[in-house]
Amino acid sequence: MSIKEGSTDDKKQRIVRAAMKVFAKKGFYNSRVSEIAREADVADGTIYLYFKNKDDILISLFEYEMKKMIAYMRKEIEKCDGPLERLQVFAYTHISMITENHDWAEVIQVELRQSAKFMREYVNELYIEYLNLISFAIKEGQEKGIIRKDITPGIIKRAFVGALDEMTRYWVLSTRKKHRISDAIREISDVFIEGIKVEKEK
Amino acid sequence: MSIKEGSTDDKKQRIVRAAMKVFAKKGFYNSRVSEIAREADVADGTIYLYFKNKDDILISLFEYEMKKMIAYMRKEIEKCDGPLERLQVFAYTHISMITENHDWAEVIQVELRQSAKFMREYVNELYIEYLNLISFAIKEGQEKGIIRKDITPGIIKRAFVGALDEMTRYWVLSTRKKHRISDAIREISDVFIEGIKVEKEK
Amino acid sequence: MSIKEGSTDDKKQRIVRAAMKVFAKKGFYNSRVSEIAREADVADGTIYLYFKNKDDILISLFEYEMKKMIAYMRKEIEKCDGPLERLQVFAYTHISMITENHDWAEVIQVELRQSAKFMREYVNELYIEYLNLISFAIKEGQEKGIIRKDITPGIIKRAFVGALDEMTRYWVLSTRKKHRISDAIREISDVFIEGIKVEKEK
Amino acid sequence: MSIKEGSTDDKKQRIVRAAMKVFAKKGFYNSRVSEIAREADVADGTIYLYFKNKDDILISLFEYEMKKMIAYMRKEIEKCDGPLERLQVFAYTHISMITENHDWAEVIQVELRQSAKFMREYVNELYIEYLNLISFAIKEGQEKGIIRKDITPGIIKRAFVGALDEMTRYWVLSTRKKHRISDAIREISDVFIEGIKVEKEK
DNA sequence: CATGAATGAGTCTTCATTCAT
DNA sequence: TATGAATGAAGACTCATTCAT
Repeated sequence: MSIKEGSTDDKKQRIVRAAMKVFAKKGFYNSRVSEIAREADVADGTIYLYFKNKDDILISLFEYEMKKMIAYMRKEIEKCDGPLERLQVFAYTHISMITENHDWAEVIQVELRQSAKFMREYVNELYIEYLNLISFAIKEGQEKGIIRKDITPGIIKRAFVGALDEMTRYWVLSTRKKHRISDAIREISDVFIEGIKVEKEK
Repeated sequence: MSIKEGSTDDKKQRIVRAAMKVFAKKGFYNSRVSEIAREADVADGTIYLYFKNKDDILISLFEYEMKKMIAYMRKEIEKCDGPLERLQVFAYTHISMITENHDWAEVIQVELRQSAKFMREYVNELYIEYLNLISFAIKEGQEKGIIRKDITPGIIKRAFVGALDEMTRYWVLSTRKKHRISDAIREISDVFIEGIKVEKEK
Repeated sequence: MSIKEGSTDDKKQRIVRAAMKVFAKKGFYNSRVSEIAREADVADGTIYLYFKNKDDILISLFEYEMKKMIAYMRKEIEKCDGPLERLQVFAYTHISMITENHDWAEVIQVELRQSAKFMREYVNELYIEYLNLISFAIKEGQEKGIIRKDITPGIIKRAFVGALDEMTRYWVLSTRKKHRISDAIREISDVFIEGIKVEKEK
Repeated sequence: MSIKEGSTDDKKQRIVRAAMKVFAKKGFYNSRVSEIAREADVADGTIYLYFKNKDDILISLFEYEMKKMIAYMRKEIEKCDGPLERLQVFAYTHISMITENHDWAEVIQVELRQSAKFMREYVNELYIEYLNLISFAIKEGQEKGIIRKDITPGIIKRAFVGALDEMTRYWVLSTRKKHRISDAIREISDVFIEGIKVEKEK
């Protein structure tokens, strides 16, 4: 039975991975369920044994990948000492996770936005949980007197991730990359940190 | 004849505006051409006198609105004195233009991203032109010695607008607004400016 | 007023001629009324001042051209002396009229057949009148003892024209013409005449 | 599995047969795919599992029926002794195949012509193969000294079939049949044979 | 669990025809 | 008469989903 479970999970995984590939290439609305099935090497009908419908595939895909991202990010952040270092590590890890998996990058950059529409109801708690890894660091910094008290973590966490994402989006979509993504990330997190930290001389 | 011209333009406008409303509410792929027609109070077929197909409506919509945004933004920025003020004004103007027109906000936040897919080829020159209003200001600041020389305008322009947009997106999508958008914008542009300007004491 | 009449007829003619050109090129169902209008250099709506609908254009076109064909054919046949010569002249004239006007050839070869469908009711009296020019000649030949009495004019008139038309159709449609059409016509009418005439030696 | 195979073929057959019926009644362009589906007792979409599009149905229909015609005709002709008898048998068999299946008669008489348009590229090899059954007989007759040497098989094969078809067309379309079709066929093939055979007395 | 043939609701788009000017 | 912008009915085709095997 454990074998069966394993094979079942396997199949669900395979479908999710196939969906990621297909969604990334064609976009959610231009992807066909049958294409995902072919990519996953299962029959069309099989998909409906594991997912309620096409939307459900996308949502599952998000949850699956976001959980992985959160877990990995949490681990990386915990390694760091100070809050500022944490922000820096967040930026690097975020970008490396996203750029290392091109398909996931496409999906999160494009489909996540779009699907905000059909996922209206679906409160993206995982995304918030992910973002909160930033606000925790900021709050910690404020408590330790390293980060300005007049900074609102709930605002800056979004600004930070938005800045990183816009950069990644450009990097993902553009064919001729002008800037090395790692240089860009360093620069952006540097500006942010510079902008939020308490002035030493004062 | 001027009346006719007027009414013709009127009709195209009306369709664009109707499309904006419908796309904003349902998203591009969930919008029906017939819905746009009804909203614009024209027959379904009339739309195809002015647009090649559904995609063309979306593209026209972008171009039309982006041109308006660029023109207005340019005017506002030129009013300012220093580069830093320009960045601040950019932020405020950007957000006010976007939030004042909820439908446009939805479209630019969601559909623009999504359509990056089908507009792959369609190099979004207007968007770049818009972003360059930021990099001009940054370059100016660097020349005047107000902004750090090690800042790359092409990177920071994206980071800046990405930060603003992520904030707006949250604001647009969330039903219960925790933060006043103007406060958020002030804070974000403040962090950016703080992060890129030359330290006075040094 | 005569001028106006003239110009009116002119316009109707122009439309008919344009329709012939367009139908010939694209076929009836793949022709657009607007295309005919453009070709005739009139507005779309103008066509409906002269014709009830698209079908009516085709019917008018037939009647107009068939009348011309009948009149000309009658004149040519009357020039001849004997019935057998008349059949020969019919063949030559038929083919030359058709092949001289490629568009008309296309229309009569293809659209006439097709439209048998939608012209079900429309008894093609003109076509019969045209065919009867053959049966008259055959009857005349039978009366004069030149053509076999066991030949049924109503059958052979169709066989004759069918043979000629199939040949023309091939000639019209094929790009590389194997046979000179005039040679083919001579051979076909020769076989027919040989087949229907009374054996001299008996 | 043989059952499945059978039922699959069955379904494609059923659609072809339904299409023949509908095309015959309404003509290709006035037939609705949904009508064919209803007639075949399948869902609209099912048709597209077996055919690329509406045109493809027509082409498949032709190929399917022409192959049957060729096979049957070949068999019938091979039974005969002399070339002249073969021509006679061709005529009878041609007409009986066509008139026995009214729908097919309509389709081949009307749609085949019309579609010459959209099948421009589609070289009708099967039709040529069918016609060549005539020219083989003619050539054979020439070799045996029964048929005049100055006859061109490539021309007369078309003349012959054209004569037969025009007769059938009339017979198919006319409501009150003046002539028994078999009588007409006998007369036509008699005229042709008389016209092409070598004069005995000479 | 797995399949994939079958379904049929749903939509973009075309184009003959109309009618206000 | 002439125009051509506007109409809207109509239809080919797609594809998510089901269900008998």
